[in-house]
Amino acid sequence: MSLSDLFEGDIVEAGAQVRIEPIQQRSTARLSGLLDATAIVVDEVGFDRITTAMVAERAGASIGTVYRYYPDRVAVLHALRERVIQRYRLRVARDIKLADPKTPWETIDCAITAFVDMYRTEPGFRIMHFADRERLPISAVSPADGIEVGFLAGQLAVVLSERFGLSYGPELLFRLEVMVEMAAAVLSRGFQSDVMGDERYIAEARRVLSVYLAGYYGEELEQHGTAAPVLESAE
Amino acid sequence: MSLSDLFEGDIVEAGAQVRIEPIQQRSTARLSGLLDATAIVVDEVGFDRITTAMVAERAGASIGTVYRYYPDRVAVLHALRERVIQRYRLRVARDIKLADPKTPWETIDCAITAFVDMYRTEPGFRIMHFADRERLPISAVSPADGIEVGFLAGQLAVVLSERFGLSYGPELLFRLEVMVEMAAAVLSRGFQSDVMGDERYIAEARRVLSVYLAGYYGEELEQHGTAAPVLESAE
DNA sequence: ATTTCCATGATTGAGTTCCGATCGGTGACG
DNA sequence: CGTCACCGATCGGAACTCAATCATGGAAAT
Repeated sequence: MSLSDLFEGDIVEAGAQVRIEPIQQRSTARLSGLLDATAIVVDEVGFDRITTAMVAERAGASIGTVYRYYPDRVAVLHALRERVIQRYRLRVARDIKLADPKTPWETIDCAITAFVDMYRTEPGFRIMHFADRERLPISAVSPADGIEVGFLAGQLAVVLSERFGLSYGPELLFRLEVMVEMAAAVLSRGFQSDVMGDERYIAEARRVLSVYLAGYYGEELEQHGTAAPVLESAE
Repeated sequence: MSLSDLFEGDIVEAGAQVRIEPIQQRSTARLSGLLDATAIVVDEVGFDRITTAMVAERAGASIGTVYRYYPDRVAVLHALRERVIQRYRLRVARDIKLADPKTPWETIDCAITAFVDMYRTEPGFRIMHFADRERLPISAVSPADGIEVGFLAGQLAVVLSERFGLSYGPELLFRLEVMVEMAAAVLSRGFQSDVMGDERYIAEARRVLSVYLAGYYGEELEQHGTAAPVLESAE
């Protein structure tokens, strides 16, 4: 499994729940237009006040068009969530390629920076934290012990094992899963008290993840020179 | 501000949004019955598929009764969320009284254990993690620097400062806020892959919080003998 | 190469169903 | 017996459908 396999597979914008795969050109534009509208409306009126009529109007489409592509109101939100995740993954992949991190920590730091940046710029990004996750399709099930691996964790696991030789396996996946959860929670908390993102929470998320990472992989990577900041009694 | 003030204040079951304060006895039973029904329905059909009709039927009440107490569908869910939080707080207060923790870590550990236990036994407890938090009334605003303090963090801050002399202030509140977010995220993740709670995530939540706590308050409390487990390369 | 043509995909929006929310009437409490 | 609690038919509006209409892009004709 290579990096390009992971990131360049299924670039398809459509969420898991599209009723009809778009065939003509214009319809894929419609589809993304619908999600663009959904994202804006979500930011405006919130997660549970959104109506299909609002989405349709914003997208310059009719109600019927919404239902051509999505079975119901909730499916639209799930599709938005998946697109946002997909975009985040692509962004992380790009950033890693550009930054060319020299340590696992720098890699994770890329992911954090991208998360913060998208929270600030990508409409509807909030949905990542607030949406109900229970119906998400399980992307992969680790055969060994049954840990369900999320997209992000699986992606980062590949990068970390390929670039830094961390052994790919359930432990790595599990730890990345934990890191993803922690970072998402603390960062989202930071954006709850401040729409531009409270820097204290962002800094703390970085600190927590770097310590976590160092705790598991700090010593064995000493030759690479881990640049992970030390947990200090700040302030 | 004493412990009893914090925990025994506002035992009122009603959420913030009740239309009419119940006066007769039976109506308070109705109110909690409605929330009981809501909790069960939330567990059954999920957060965004719930309807007021379902709630009414489950509670053995009519639609009108639901709207007598709550202005709209969303308010019912918020009320459930607040009741769940309230019950959790009381549970933590009780457990701390019973366990009589000797260290900050033992105190936090109480809170984690209570969280896990309530996830297993309290219907609708999932809502703590999944519900949209953006419309929650801000319980308190730290005057110094504007950190909004959640119920749980504020409560634990009082306990830790009263029992162990940690200095009560924005730093402590902030760090507890971070801990609450991290624990809730990782634990909820554990209940996502396993309805009874995946023990690996639970253990990891404990480990992460104990390390976090030790990082800030480990040394200065050596005389109490912190029992916080060390972050080990487990497995 | 250009135009015509048309099968099929895409869109529409009035119409249907269902759910959120109301309110006047009835029953129960104290 | 006044007031509080409850009910459920009813209304308004949002979710969702479907038959009719429009647009597309490729094939056939020239």
